[in-house]
Amino acid sequence: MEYLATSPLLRSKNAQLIEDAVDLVASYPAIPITADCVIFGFEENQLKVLLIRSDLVQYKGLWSLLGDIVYANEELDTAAYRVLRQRTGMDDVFLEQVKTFGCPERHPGGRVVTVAYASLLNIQHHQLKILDNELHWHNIDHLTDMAFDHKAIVDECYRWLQKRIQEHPLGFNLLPEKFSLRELQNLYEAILGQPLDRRNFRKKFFAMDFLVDVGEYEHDVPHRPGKLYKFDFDKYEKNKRKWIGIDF
Amino acid sequence: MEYLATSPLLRSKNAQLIEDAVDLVASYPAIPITADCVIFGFEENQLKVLLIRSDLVQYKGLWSLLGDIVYANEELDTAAYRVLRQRTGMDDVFLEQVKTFGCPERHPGGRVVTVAYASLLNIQHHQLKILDNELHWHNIDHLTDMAFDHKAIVDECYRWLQKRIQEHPLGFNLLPEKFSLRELQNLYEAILGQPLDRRNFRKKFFAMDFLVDVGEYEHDVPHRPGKLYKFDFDKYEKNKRKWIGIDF
DNA sequence: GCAAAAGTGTTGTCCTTACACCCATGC
DNA sequence: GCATGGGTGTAAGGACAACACTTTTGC
Repeated sequence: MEYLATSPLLRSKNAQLIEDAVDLVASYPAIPITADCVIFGFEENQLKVLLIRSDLVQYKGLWSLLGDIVYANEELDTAAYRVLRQRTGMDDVFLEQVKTFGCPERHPGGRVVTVAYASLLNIQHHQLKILDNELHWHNIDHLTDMAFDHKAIVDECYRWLQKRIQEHPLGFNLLPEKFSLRELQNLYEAILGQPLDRRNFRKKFFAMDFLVDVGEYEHDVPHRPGKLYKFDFDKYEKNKRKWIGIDF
Repeated sequence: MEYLATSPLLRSKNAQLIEDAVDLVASYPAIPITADCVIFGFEENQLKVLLIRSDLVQYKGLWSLLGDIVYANEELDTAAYRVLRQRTGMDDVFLEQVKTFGCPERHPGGRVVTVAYASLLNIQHHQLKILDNELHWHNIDHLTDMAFDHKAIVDECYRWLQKRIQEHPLGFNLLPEKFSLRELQNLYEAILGQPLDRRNFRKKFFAMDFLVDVGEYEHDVPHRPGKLYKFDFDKYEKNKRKWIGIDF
């Protein structure tokens, strides 16, 4: 991490130690950093991502991710949570750093490096907070051209999500507190982009043993109503390690 | 990613579009960014990581990762490859972004955000280039206190490596061109930190079918010499998808 | 001939897959 | 009563884990 005034290869163990780290850091080229959130949601059996209209003339009409600059003394994670909170009103949501994008040409206004975070949130629980009508859920399969390199960022985060959901059952964050197994399966199918066998899916999740039967049933469905379940976080935490590698 | 002069919640679709993106970016707080490389190597049946003495007085005597500032118009990946090349003379080596570390207090000279990359390289092939005697291979299990937050970075990259090597057999990058199955198994055991069954290990790798028998044997070993193999990259590339999730 | 590691197969278990029928409800 | 999806079990195949003996070499 240390900046080397001369080529690193020319340094030796006799090189002078740097006394003033502050001067050193002040001499570094500095680059604006942003945090972008790829917020996944699930609605009408479709995986969606939350986007806003770009406010740059260059990208007029195009959609972009929710993001903001990282403040001078702000943790990266904190900046990402702040973006999430400002946009959705939520701060108790799962959020994970996925990748940093640093192409010098990715922003038309000059170099800006962005740290991409992915997040899953329940559309039903949060839709009331989203009043700004420039903010919309977009089907992940129908993303048109986006501002900046945001399409590439979404793609990367989508691949991350597909992998992640097979290692940890975090899909629950996208569902209402009580959900039917059909909803859960729809979610997995939407994320993985492939149909799954219903019986095997149910077997697998029951075997994981963190679904709690809440003793209620679906309402207003034009067929036999399914049982509703909720997620037992305690059981999940206890057995976590065992599911590294859930295949469908 | 767009910077919002006012709170995002107050923006509406009638908000003015930003005409001058350059002005906008110029108004952002800027932060120095470095690229740090966690370079893993394998020698004497031990997983090692390449470190250098810190050149900061504050960290006198402590070891730190190989890193350098990211230049104003340099790709992050390019900076990481440059660090690797400057330190080891290699530029044909596997390198992957792992995570970005942005704690405001991680550098004593002021805020510096670092993008951590992990890399695997063959100690035998590259040892000649390492002339600087402040550069040393350290056993991953015996890392003492390190400069900055570099211990945390190494830990994160180590976890990444353990996971990665079970998905893709990139351990070959750490071995000589021709290697015995025992060497390969030693490598996997060193990385995963656990013993593996020899017969099952061999079965698994033969089943993957990218080991080519080069028709040679080990020399100068005080026991029956093992066959030497090399890695068939073409076969690997063709069958890649099948090994997402190699368990030991 | 002894020490040390190479090399090799089988078996039981578990997990995954594929697959078909009855059930409860709304209309 | 019919359409719709809910709910269930089994059998076959494949992957994994456990495990012991013979072979080859250096000394």
